Amino acid sequence: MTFWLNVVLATPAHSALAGPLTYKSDTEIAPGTLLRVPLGKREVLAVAWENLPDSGGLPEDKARQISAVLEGLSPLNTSWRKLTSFTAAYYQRSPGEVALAALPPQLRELSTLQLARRLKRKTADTSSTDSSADLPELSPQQASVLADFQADTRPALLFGATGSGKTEVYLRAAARVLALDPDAQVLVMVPEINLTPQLQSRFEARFAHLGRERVVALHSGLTPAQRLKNWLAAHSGQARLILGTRMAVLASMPRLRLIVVDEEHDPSYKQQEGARYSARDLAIYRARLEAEYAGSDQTACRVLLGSATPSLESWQACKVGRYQRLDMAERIGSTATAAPSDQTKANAGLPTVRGVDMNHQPKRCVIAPPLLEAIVQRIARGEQSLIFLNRRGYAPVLACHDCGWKSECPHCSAYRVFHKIDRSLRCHHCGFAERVPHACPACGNLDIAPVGRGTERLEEHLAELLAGVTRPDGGPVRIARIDADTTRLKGALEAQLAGVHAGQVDVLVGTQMIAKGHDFRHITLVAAINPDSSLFSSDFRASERLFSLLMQAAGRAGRDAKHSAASQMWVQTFYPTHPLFGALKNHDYPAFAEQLLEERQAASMPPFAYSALLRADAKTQEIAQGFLTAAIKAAIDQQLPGHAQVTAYPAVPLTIQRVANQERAQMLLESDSRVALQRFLAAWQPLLFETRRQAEFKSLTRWAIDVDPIAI
DNA sequence: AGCACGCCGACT
DNA sequence: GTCGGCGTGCTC
Repeated sequence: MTFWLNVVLATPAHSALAGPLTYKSDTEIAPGTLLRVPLGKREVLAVAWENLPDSGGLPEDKARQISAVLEGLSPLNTSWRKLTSFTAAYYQRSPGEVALAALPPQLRELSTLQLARRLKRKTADTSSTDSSADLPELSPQQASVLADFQADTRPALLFGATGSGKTEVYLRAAARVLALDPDAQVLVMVPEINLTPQLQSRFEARFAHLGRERVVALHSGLTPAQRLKNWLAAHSGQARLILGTRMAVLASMPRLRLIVVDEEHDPSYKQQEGARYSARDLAIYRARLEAEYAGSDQTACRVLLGSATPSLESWQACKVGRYQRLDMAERIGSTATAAPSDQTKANAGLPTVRGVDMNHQPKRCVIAPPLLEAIVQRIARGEQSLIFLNRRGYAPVLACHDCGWKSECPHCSAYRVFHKIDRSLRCHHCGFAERVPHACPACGNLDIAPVGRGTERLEEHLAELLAGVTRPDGGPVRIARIDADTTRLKGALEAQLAGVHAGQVDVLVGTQMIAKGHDFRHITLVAAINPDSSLFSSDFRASERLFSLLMQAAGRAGRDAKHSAASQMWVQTFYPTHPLFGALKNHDYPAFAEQLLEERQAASMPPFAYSALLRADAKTQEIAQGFLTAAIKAAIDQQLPGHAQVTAYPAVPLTIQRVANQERAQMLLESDSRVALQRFLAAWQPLLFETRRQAEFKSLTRWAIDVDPIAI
């Protein structure tokens, strides 16, 4: 007897291979079963998608027999397949591409025999019943937030400042779900796992009583073997709590009952390659699916988003009642949420924000005298300061004062950054690096000098400024720098952070890497040296990102209660009257969000409109833009469904126009209707392939659709 | 995407 | 005489 089935595999979304492919089998195969199937000369991993009554129109002799079933793995369930199909359709990719990308890569290489061996390695289950290890007491606010969360069914947004105790709420919500149902699973997502080792150990410690291998991590930093092992633990249901980055939202978790998305506004939840999905948005969708397919005796799957500076999308969803808003208001010192008499209490633990008007400071000064004075005071008191500059290297440009030569990258439309430490000029976009020339390559002049400053130079500058200053114990000031350059080696970040925690550093200089997540106990001063560049960016989301970055940076200061009263956040700016800084001073996210939402609504921009980008890379800007223009022209000529409700803007070069000798261009599409935009994109896809095949666009390097882009 | 086949330039 | 350049075409 022959059984027919459709399978999905890692085929690109073009030609005849876009959709599911038809195979036959001697035995009946349940949808979701993992298979190996022949494709041309090779044998590839595939997922059984649906059973067919016959060959489905395919000439019977063209269909081939499946090679093998991956024994010992239960089929991927319906909600996972639905999630995969939805993701593929929404982000304009093939289902197979999404499905296979969501599976651990090692599954593709392993033979069925190797896998069977791997599955046999059962881990001893040593769960104990003692779960009552001394839990921290909940604040009344945490308790009431938890009660409100449990009383609702909508996705919830936990809005609370750094240090207001959000993590404890996550832990309790997770603990409750896990206690209620002995098979329930919880997914906790974080933006970047290596930035939050503290969070991981906290979860592991709290749920240690569940037994070994019950808390697993899923992120790209794992070795292929670990990733397979942890994925299998999630898929089999053995893992009860999965802590992961965006990729984890697509993992197989058959009994998922709660999804936590920490720092839900963080841009790293948006995948930037392949299927460009938003893990936060998919979390919302997945929870709905899980509840739908859980059956009637199951409690539904909930989502808990958390942030001190929520995305405008989530904030707006709360305003219209789609999401439940949970406030940890006590630390949010906005006048809107706290009466003036509560102000002191409301701002407890949050630093005082001090703006420095750089127009009234000595010309060309890097660190304003009052800020320097404040840093010196901290040193005298034995406290730590954190100086934040979002630019690594010594200087962003090297220039010749004689002929005007600048350290341009030969492959990109960007300057190469001067790194003094190894005397190199490095392009941060394509990686091209050279030794610094001794003289100007253009005119031979020896007078070539760095322009502007990065963290390396700031560190050096601070060392000069603080050379005469001594610590309370009489020793010299200790300055450290943390950025992508100092943490390249594995374990370097952890080691450096440990040094800061141990009090071996007085002044810490770094990029946004240190603004996120770390819980520094003894820092009482945080300073942003030069945040102005984001204020007037062409990307309308730049100010939103700056605000959240500054709020997060501010959250680094004064987390230790005994210092919190005196802690400060300093911001140097040439635009002290910019409303962003006003809101920052009051730690008033709601006011800032309100103002942005008004602007967005007036201009019909997200979250009041839906957008997509068509991106193209080619040897020349003409070809890249030409492709975009030809593609949209074809769509309008053919009156594609939805086109009347979609606005297409002219093709433009990206801000950094050329990277690694590729000219980059994009075209923005916008619509008031998500459905119309979706219909249009789906119909457009084949036209895009057709346009690509035209002789003049043969040399196009690549193109991609980005639905709901986060940067424009 | 892989992996063939296929038809033109410098080498063991 | 072959090794190998990447253009074109196919894979249930």
